[in-house]
Amino acid sequence: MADTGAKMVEPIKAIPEPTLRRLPMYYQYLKRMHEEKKLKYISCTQIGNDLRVQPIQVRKDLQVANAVGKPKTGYDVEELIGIIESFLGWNNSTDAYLVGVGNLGAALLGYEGFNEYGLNIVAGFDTNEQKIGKEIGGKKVLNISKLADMINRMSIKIGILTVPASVAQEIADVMVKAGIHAIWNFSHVKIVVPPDVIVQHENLASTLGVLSKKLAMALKAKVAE
Amino acid sequence: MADTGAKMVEPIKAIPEPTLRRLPMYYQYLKRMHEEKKLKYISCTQIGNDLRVQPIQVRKDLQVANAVGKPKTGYDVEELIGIIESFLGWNNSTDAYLVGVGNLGAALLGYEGFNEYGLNIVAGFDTNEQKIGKEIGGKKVLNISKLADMINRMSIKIGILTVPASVAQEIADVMVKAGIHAIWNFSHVKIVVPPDVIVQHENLASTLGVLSKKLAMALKAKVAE
DNA sequence: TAGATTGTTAATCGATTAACAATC
DNA sequence: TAGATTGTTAATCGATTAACAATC
Repeated sequence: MADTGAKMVEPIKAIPEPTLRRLPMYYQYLKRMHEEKKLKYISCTQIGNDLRVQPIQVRKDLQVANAVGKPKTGYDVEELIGIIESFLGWNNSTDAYLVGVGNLGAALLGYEGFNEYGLNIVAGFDTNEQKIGKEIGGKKVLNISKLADMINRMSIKIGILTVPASVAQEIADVMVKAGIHAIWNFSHVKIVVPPDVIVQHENLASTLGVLSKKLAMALKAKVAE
Repeated sequence: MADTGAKMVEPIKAIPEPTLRRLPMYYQYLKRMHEEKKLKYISCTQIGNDLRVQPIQVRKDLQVANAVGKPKTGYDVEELIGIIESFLGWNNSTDAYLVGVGNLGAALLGYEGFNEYGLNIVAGFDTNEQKIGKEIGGKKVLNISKLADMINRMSIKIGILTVPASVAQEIADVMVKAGIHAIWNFSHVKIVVPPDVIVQHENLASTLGVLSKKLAMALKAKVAE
């Protein structure tokens, strides 16, 4: 097709979610290889071997992220890091509020590593008077009554939900009404939101389910021996 | 085939991992429905509607877990809970040690909810003298030098790895050598273990990758409007 | 009985893997 | 150049969904 000079609209090809879940793994790995080994180029074979992923799958995934490699030499590590970073939108950080400063909430609030993934948790919110006003990892814990107003005023994009199941929907509703764009839901209930709000559900019990079943089968097999 | 009277060995049909990841969701949901609504029977349609899963998929998943329903009435909620529980091996709890009592490690150690999923974290281990001897949620934090001996002596089945990437493999090696059966790996590196040891990798960055990309695309679409 | 729901078999869809061409 | 590695197109595999039969 001849270039008509008109601005081409990128065809919106769906990005496979498994790919989206693997890219962060590559990213973490590449950063380590870059910092520790000062590696300049890397091949899909090596990435695949180290991360136990089929090399061809690595190549496909990187292709999705718009990476371009050189035959015979592989991919430029530094460039690749940058490409994944900008593909996932991790090159500039997004502000988030966390609601529910319990065990898990406090851990996430205090975790410094999220900055690496473009996530900046600005503050925590809770109902517990004991916690309000305190700081965790330099992040203030505020009264939940201020949540809606502050999401709105600070144009917060991401809400992290670490509250008990019983109030998850209620808090989600407040977030949505205040204009949040995405919710990272650590509660054990499926929350209902309008279609334009992104919800990503994180449930440790799911992984634990896989682990438990595999373990149960392995132990059973051992007994049967 | 006629029943020969010989003990039938169940055919080892592979269980789809997506199913294994959804079963805990159903489990959590059913328990809520049972406790709060005192519901006696439930249909796949209702489960599917509430959890945003195709009803037919719910039925398939429950079938994998060996659940049997009654046409027209659905599944007996209490029975179903029990079936999923025993299918995942959550009816009797498995002891686990947690290594690395940082932010996340401490949160997991202090989290009471795991008992519901057949996981009993017995103790934590760390190298930090400040932490050793302390208790978190009633669980002792012990010196990591005792890890191998205690895994062995107490026949601990599951190791939870919440250590920095730099030492993850090293600790995993200790666990494996001491006879651990499964490792729940929260570190950011892929650890290498013998084929008979089960490893389940939990990486928040993966979910965050999906969330970030979806958010980036949504915001881009909004700007393009 | 009629109809809702489960159970089962078949069709579809999408992700992974394989095969091969292009290229440095 | 030869060969290793990327890039691309095709085949396979497995999970999801659809269609329909069975049953309470």
